[in-house]
Amino acid sequence: MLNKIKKQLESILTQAGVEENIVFTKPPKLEMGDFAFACFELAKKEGKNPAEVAKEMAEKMKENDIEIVEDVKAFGPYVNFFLDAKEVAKITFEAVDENYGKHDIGKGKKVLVEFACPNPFKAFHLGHLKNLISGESVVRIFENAGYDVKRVNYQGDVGMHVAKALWGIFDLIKEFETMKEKELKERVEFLGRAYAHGASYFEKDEESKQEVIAYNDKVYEHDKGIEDVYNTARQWSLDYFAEIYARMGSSFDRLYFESEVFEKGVELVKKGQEKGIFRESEGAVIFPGSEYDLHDRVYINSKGFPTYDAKELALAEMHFKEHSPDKIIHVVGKEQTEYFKVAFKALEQIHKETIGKEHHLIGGFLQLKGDQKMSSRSGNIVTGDQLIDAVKVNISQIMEESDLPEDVNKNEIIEKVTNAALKYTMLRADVSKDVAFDIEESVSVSGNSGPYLLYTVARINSILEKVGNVDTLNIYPENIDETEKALLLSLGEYHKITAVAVEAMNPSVVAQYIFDVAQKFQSFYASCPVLQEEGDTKLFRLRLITAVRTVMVSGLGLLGIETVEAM
RNA sequence: GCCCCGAUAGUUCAAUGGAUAGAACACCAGCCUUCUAAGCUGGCUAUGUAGGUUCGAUUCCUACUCGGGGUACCA
Repeated sequence: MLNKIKKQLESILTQAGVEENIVFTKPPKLEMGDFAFACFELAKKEGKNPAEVAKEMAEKMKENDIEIVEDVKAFGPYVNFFLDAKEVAKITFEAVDENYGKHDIGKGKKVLVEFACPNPFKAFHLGHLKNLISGESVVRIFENAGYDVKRVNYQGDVGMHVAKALWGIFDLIKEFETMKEKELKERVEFLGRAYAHGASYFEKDEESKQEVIAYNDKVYEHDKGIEDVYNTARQWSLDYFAEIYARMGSSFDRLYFESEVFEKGVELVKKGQEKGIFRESEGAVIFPGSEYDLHDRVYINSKGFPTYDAKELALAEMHFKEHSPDKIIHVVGKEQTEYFKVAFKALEQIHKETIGKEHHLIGGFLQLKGDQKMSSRSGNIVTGDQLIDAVKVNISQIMEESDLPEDVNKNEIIEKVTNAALKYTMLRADVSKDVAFDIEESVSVSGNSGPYLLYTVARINSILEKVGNVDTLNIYPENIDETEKALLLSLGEYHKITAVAVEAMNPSVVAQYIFDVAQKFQSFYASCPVLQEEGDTKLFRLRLITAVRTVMVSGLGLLGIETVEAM
């Protein structure tokens, strides 16, 4: 609800004697008015029946002289306001400019958003894809609110998974050599196979297991014998990740690697051990999380190598040293929830200044439905890039029938629609909840989907392109349609929505809102012709749909979704 | 075992403790000589179980059932 409208409604209530806690809600049905005020608290204070209070209030407010309010009616315990569509239009159009929806809540504050975080030598799996998409949107939502945002990515290029992959590569070393001539895609596929090979022998064969562990030691010790293979394979992975980031429209300001923090991690834990923060236990060094109502975790293993936990401490230190952030948001899967609680607690013990600044934004799992799901045990994982390709195939099939202007680049449109389908599916649900992804449904011809949103914008584009530049300022027709008023009122919510999204760190708030606007536009489109109209009505509608486009393009932008001219 | 999270139409998602629990997909019935039918209009179907707090509970509390995750040298 726009501030200007809110102020006017508030003034009516104040005149009627309401002093505090003025909150407006939306009535469930169109015919029940545009905004509602609940009388529960007021009734409680006066010791009366809420419905009676609402009735009295409505009577009292009937005689208001405020232009925007056409009527006031009581419905049960609610006082409902009916607004004048023309006044709503004036205020809304005035509000919707290129800065509409932007905030300066975060002015002067710096935020680090850590996302994607795939592990070199391993596949970019579905969870990484979801976190990449969520993280990108969180970044944009914070930037939109005035924060100085740094995008960071933390990647595990040392550790047991690397050792397993190395074991696999050396076991298949001849094939590895031939791979050097092949396409990136094939090289990465090979790495995936090598990892699966190593991981499976690690499980089933004791001798191989010891060899894997030896590789782990070699990585930590910068052993010359593995250096070339390690560096080559690592780079293949990074090139492959970079390709995915570019394709999904993401980029990073800083890539962090476990290899650059592990030594410092050991140092920090040892220093902390002297202060009694960490302690020796069964040959390892642990942080006694159980003393903080959490669980104990190993920070340095009995071989003297740091675990993921110890590296996190050094990483945090680098984050603060390099960026002095006010807030760090780790967009990471929910399986690490308990881990992060302990990690932040341990970090607080050695760096008090980090208290309250570290956040784990829990990412729900991405699950493919039914038989699309494949077992990770068999090595038959659906990877992130495979999923993108699968969706693209579906979109291409649908696009085959569309008549596009000759001058457009069809492949570019297909890529954008594919992106929209994927991103919207992952962002429309609460970021922390699991998302069941259906390749078919996500690109369905109808419904709550990314393509539907792009289609809505394409329809607006098509109309506006036909009329060219027209001056539509300050023109209001005598009659404003119900669907037009509903659209106007929806547009008025955007400013609030973008603020709520930052507060909640949740892109789904924006996604759901954009869908609501699109739906209202489609209703309007079906009942209100624009180009066939004449005079004030036509000009008014042109201005209305221009405003709809502004808000939709902006909102989709916050989701990391680009629009298309036509589709 | 212990800890954390979740459970809403056949399916995928909504709902600051408040009005008749909203959408979308699927299914059924309509709508293109008119701005892109990837659309619109209407219909059908839901709060895991048992208690409690409250004027009022999908929402808060307790127990249970089911599912997911974590739980010492993986990340």
